[in-house]
Amino acid sequence: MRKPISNTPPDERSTGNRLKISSSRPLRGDSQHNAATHGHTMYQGRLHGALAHRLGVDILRGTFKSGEILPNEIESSSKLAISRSAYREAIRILAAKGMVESRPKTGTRVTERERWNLLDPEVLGWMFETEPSQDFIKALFELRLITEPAAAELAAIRRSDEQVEQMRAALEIMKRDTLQTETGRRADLEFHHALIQATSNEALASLSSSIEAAVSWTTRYKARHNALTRDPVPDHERVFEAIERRDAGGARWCMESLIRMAHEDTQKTFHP
Amino acid sequence: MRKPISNTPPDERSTGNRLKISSSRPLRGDSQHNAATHGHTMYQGRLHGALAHRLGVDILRGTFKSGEILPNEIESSSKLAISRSAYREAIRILAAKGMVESRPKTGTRVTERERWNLLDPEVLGWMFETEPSQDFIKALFELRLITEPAAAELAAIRRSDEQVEQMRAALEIMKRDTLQTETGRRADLEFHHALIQATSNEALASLSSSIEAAVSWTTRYKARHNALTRDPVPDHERVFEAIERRDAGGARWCMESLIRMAHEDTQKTFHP
DNA sequence: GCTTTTTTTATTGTCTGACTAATGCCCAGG
DNA sequence: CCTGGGCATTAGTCAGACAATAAAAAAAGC
Repeated sequence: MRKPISNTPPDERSTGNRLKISSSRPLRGDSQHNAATHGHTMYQGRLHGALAHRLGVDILRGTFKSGEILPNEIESSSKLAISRSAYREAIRILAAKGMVESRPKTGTRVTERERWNLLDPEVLGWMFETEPSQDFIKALFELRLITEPAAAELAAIRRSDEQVEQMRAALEIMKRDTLQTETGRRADLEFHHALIQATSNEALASLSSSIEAAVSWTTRYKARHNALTRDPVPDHERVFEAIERRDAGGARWCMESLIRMAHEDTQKTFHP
Repeated sequence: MRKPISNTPPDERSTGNRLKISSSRPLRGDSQHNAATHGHTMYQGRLHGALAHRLGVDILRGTFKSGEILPNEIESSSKLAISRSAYREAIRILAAKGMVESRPKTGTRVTERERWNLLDPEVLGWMFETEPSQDFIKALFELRLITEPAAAELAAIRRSDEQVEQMRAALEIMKRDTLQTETGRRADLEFHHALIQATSNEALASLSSSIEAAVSWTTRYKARHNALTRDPVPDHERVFEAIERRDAGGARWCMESLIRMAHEDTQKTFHP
């Protein structure tokens, strides 16, 4: 059993600053009735990771605004009932993603949004935890519309036969299971992963895999809330066939249309 | 003065594992003669940041290979003569960038290269610390060739008058100071920054600013080692003029040619 | 002999409380 | 008005302990 931690110090008056963490669910799962709390997935893992997650979401959501200074380490960690070490490690994670900046005397301040690594896979994941702004979704799909058709084009030119087979297999599973199921969504990711590998460009791959992963969150969301989306398989099939016959222009065009469709569906879901 | 830290424990035999950190320069600057060690810029800053930097470079360089397990925290930190906390914070930074993964009992292992956030600005910076592979440079410029012309196109359509003025001012400074000087390079970055802002797409902006920053390292490198590069100002001017007259197609085309030129120069510098 | 369960053990994870160092701010002196 | 030196505040580093986790090894069951 864990040693009982030093309780909240008696001098509640110290500063009037209330710690404004959004979710008041405890970081650690030591409450007795730990049944899954409805929709929200309880973060399972290390303490520093859980806290980074929570703070990250709060920053993205605007609960902590850019330029704002977080309460100091002692106060924050004791209010959260965790050690300074765990708190600091969480802050290091956020800092590594460009979201906060710490200096002695000044404290830890939230940086300007411009400096956040919005395309970091984890940040992107946090972004879709709460419904992201329509502007951001638009920006993201605009970026996909720039990179993915180009990627499809490169894939059509550089693909290996093995990669074609991987894509074919993934597509087969998608056809059978649809995106309503977990295996179907995994197959979707595998399809795109094989495509990305076929570009032989690891910078492009790094970018695409971040975005794909984030977008797949929206897919899961769509599957839950809106059964009326188009069947994505035909679109994928057209892309696949173009790549199989090494038709660069066709692959580009089909991918472009695939993304436009996905964007439409996503918009309908988030902002009907 | 800092308290003298516990020296290397006498039992040197403990495990045969030698800690293979590339640069044997000490992490902290407490050696008496702290004169700038020739080319390499001594990392100035927090201990955890310095260590993350060093380990990051070592991983990218291949000194630690994917799948390899780092020596445990106790051993590592004591060999480096730093505390476990500082060491752990460094590891958290690397983990946040997807480069390592820690689990109890197993230890901390370097993840597969596919999972590294290669487009993280810091990682990109570490990448250019040692001469990156020609493949990677090719990939990076290929990505630029996909995104930046599209960005220029969007900028031409969406730019505000104020942004045009910012670009004009930056260009003026570039014309006067060239990329040989620090102010000239800063102006170059400002030019691209204003352009990116003009796209009104924060996802694209996040990507571009990472890449721009990395590429500007190569610019500095080029300025030092190879005076024979083309004058970049005319290229920039053409892009600017196209954006000023809201000529989307022209902006795209001029940006494309600008990047091709930059790529040629870079290749000549790194792999003559 | 093979599978399943329990125990061991190595390693990261967390906690505590102290000290160090950087740096913004105020105030005295020019 | 500016300037430089203390002072106070905060992150940074340190040390050593114990807890939790998961892999590996041992024991139990079939």
